[in-house]
Amino acid sequence: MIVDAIYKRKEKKVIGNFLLYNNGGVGELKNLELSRIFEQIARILKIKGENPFKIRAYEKIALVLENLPIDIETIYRQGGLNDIPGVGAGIAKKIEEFLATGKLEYYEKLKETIPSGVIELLDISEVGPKTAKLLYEQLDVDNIEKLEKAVRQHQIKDLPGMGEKTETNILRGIELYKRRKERVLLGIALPLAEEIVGSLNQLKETSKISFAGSLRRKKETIGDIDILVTSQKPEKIMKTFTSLPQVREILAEGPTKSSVITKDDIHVDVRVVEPISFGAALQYFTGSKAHNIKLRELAVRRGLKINEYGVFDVKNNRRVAGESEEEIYQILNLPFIPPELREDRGEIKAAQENKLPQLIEYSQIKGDLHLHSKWSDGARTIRQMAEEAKKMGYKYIAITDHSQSLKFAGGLTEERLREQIEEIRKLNQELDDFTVLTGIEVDIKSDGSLDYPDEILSRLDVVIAAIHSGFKQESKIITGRIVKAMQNKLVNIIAHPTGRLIGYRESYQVDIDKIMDMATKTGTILEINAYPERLDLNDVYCRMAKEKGVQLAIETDAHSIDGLEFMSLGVDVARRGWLEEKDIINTLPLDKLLKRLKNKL
DNA sequence: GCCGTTTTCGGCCCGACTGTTTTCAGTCG
Repeated sequence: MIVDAIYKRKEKKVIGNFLLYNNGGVGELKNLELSRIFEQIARILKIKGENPFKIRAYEKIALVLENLPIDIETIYRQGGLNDIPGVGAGIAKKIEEFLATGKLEYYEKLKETIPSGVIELLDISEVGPKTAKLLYEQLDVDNIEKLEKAVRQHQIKDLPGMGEKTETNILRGIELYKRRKERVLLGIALPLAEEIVGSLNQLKETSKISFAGSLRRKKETIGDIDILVTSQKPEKIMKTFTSLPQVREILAEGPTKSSVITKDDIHVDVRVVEPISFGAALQYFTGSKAHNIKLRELAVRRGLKINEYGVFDVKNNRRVAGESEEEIYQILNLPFIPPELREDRGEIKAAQENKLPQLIEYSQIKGDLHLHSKWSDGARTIRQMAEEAKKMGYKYIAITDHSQSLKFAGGLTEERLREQIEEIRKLNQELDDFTVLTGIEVDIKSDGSLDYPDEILSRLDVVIAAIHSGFKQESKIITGRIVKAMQNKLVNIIAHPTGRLIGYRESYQVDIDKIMDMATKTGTILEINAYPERLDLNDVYCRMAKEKGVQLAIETDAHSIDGLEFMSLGVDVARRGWLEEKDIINTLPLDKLLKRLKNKL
């Protein structure tokens, strides 16, 4: 079991069975909140010039908490804090204090020593902790505005270690900071990267090419696009790259690295590397940083050294691997670790024990169970959606339009729903080797009741329940609404369970731990909504679901033909959540799917 | 701060680039 892979260490005790633990708590997971605090502590300690390894310890635990697929409060109550990697006596005590009091004295005290504006200076590229401290102490710079003023008045160049050039660079850093957009959605960056890679790949001068970075790991948002190429003629590659129609501004153009800003404000880097180092460079630039650090630690213990040029024997500095990524993992006695898993979430240990999951693949998806048609707010007829889905190789779809109270979305009255059921029945008689399932996305109303009586719901193949109102209700209430829906034997799936819209709206105050426990208990399926702004459940929650034995469905929520293509994004999220074919119900053939839907626990 | 098939103390990933320096510190990925 994966929990073991992450937490169990030989000499320490094993955490109890999380599946049996029913969390009565309220509110969102404290994991993220704690993660932020430790991150801030690390930043403050950096400026204070503390022991760098102590700082790393805080950075590490921040990352671990962000990726933890289990509620930290649950772990704490079961006495398992010390089994989390990166948690020792000191941090355990701090977590405990925060969970008990909602505050951390150490952090509160620390915050008083450095103005928060000084910490923000670290967000300016070219300004690190040393510079921030210097600027604060010498020039009383305690926010970004003051920094800009100091630069423009040329107060900085006279400080020790600073110069004219430094001022120019800091100014550019400030410009970039101001212009910097939010991170880009995977659903935006991925097609763009594929376009660029496609264009460069058409050149005969290109031998190998791949994008790397968080994009290759399929993170839900990415900072910039990194592309690696091997070629005998780098100049040709770079020339083509910087003159692509997508490019708005060239930041740098050299033989090994070029950078541009695209018309939609996305930063793209292309690097040309030696063929013999392609695998090493790809591995290095794919990251994550935490994964790479773990890997190098592993290498050191074997007398090897990994860098972006290859794997080397420390004794004689001989190259032992580097042309392909597979080689690099192989030399460390590891199976290939898919990029989506490379987050230091226990994948290296799992690889060592040969317990890596057989990640779900797009080709295993047999249908899409959450689609809208013209009957409510979709753009296409049921037939059009069906024909397109069939072309994509699916065996079935479910039409799940909105229910009656969602008037602004053209929600169906009971009468209209009956008509739709009839239309689908007729359509199915004409379709060959393809089935349209009847369904609904029934609204969970503010009082927790469903938008239709059971009688009509019982006539449908797929009942998806979802929240579309009362987003701001307190945790207990909104969680209660979803729980009540799950307790209805006719509800198969909960759509977009947390309701977040990346970059626009926070998730509802839903107690996700409780939702999952209830899903396990009732056999309700949770959705991975593949819509680019949603990706809900996210990767960490997917993994949590797996831990708890909850099944999921990857669904696009498509309102048009184009929307059907989002399925691959949902698969990406599922892969990041360690999910396998058996965890996803729309990998089932039709007969088994129908059986699963009819037999709720 | 954490951590242990070399260790409960003394380690803790790796390299490039830049600018200000005459040998290196700071920043970044």
